[in-house]
Order: sequence, then C-alpha cells, then structure tokens
Amino acid sequence: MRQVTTHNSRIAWRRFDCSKSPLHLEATLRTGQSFRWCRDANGVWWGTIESVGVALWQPDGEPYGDLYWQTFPEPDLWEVVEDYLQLRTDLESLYCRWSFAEPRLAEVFRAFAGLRVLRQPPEECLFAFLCATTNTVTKIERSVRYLAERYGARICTGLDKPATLFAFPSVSALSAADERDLRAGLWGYRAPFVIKTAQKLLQKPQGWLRALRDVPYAEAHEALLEFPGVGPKVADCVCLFALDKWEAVPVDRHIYRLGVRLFLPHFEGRSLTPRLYKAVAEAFRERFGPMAGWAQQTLFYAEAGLYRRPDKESSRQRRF
DNA sequence: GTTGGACCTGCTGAC
DNA sequence: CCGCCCAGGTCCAAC
Repeated sequence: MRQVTTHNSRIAWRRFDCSKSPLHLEATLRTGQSFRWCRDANGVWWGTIESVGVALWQPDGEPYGDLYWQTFPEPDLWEVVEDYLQLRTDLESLYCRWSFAEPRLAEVFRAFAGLRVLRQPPEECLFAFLCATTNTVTKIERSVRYLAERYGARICTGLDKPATLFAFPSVSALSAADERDLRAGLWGYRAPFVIKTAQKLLQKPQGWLRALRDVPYAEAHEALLEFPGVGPKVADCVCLFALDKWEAVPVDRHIYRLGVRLFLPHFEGRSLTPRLYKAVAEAFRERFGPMAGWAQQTLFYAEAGLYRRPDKESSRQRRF
C-alpha cells in the first residue's frame, strides 16, 4: 500500500485501484441519490452504510486513480464498500453502447465518467425520497440528516474526527416519531408520510422491503406505490438506487425536460402526466437498454447542474 | 386521461 | 433589502 502522508494517515487507509473501474466519487455521492455524505476540510468523504461508518478519499479526485477507504468501527469491510459503490459494474462498455445509441450525449457521458448508481440500504433510500417532493437537494440533505441525528444510533469511529456519524433510524423508531417534531425538523407537510409509511412497513414481514430486490421491476414498483407519499417517481428512485432495478428511470422535471427535448419533441409543452411519465421512461429504455437508469443518473447530474460549484461559473449553457 | 391547486420550509437568483 | 418564485412530486377533486 502506498504511503499517505497527511493528517489522513491516522486512518489505516486501504487502497483500491480504479484504473479499470472508474469512480467519480464526488459526482456519485452528490448526485442526489444519497443524501448524508459529507466531505471534510481535508477532502475525505464520511458516511454510513447500514450501521457501518465509512471514510472515502480520492486524493486527486481522479476517477481512474486511487480510491482510499476504511470502515468503522469494524475495519476493512471491503465487501460493504464495494457493494455500495457497485465497483464491479463495468462502465466502459456501457458508455460505448450509450454513445452509439445517442451520439449527441457522448460528451456528457465522457465528462462524468465514473458516476455510479449506488446500491443503497432500501429503508434509508425510501424514507429519504419521501422528502424529495418539491424540495431542494440541500434541504433534502439537511432533512435526512435530521432524521438520523434525532432518531438514529451513534456510530463510533474511534477518531476525534469526523463530526459524529449516525446510523439511519430503525423503522420502529420512525413509526413512533412525533409529527410536530418532524414538521419542525424541515419535513413540513411530508412529516405524516414518514410516520405512516413506517407504520405500514412495520406490518410487513421482516425483510419484506429488501426482498423486493428479487422480484421483477414492475412488481417492486407497484408494491412501493401503496405507501403514502410514494408516487411513480419516488418508487422509481427506490427501485433504481436500492432495489437493483437498473431499468427504472425516475422522471423528474429535469429528466422530463431533457427527454422531451431530445427524444419526444412532439410532447414539447405538455405537462407531466402519468402517461407521459411512462413515455419518457420508455424512451430512455429503448435507447439505453436494461441499464437505462444509470444513463438517467448521469444525464440528471448534467441537466440539473449539480456539478456547478457555488462559485460563479459560466451560467446555464447547454452542451447538448 | 388531464388539469389545477395545495402543501412546509428555507435557499437562491433576479430585480 | 424585500417580496416573489421556486424546489428531483403527490394527492385530491373536478372535468
């Protein structure tokens, strides 16, 4: 293992070579698919996967470079990290296929090479996206963090840094949450969704949600719609980001705009109805195949402009 | 099938 | 500096 000579050397880093399996860490963790990752002043990303605390670091931010990682409190849980980041998924062949299908977008796929769809714990994913309706990414992050810090268990890292990590709360803790408390904790009108969804989930057999990983996409999507606050878009987010349904294409206002502009110009100006939702998602699947959701995530990142830093950059100019 | 309105908050850009 | 619009939608009621 290469020597690492910064403050970070206090962490017993492990190294993974991404030269054959690119990872754009910042884009992956800040694409609005997962909401609790924080980067500290030294560029280290801190987060949790189930009850495991995780530190991730790409010294040069190079997608094809080295990824340094470690887990807490139990060290060296590589399977957990690899599974979450889906590092076994070969992206290069995907980019070829997508760029062939849509040459207009080839540059975008290249620009954000290594942006991966995560494989998230289903419960956290479901509750996080309950919060996504008419909301901003910044505020979603703060809302989900509030849930974790208020109702979740502390994870010990054995270091004085980072700011404390919290496991995502249990369903039973959320089912017993106080609605007024949640409303005040940035959840607003979505507060009852959290509580009712948690209560409904408690009535299911143990492991029911996770078991949706083993059923077909249509069945999983349908099953999620029964929860209050879950419509087609949120259901697709959970399918794609937590339930291995890589053909799921969450159609939000950005993806809708892009999809109509590029693929379905005759729908220009029409509002997003369930029928058009399906049409756009289907258009993605026709072009990008059974991993259309992965293409969607890169295009969302580009279209929503999440990659722009807070500092002034050239304003909204479209590259595609 | 589609449309319109309400819904909690607080960050953000345009005047 | 203030007020307004808006933000990764969903639900409900009314055509």
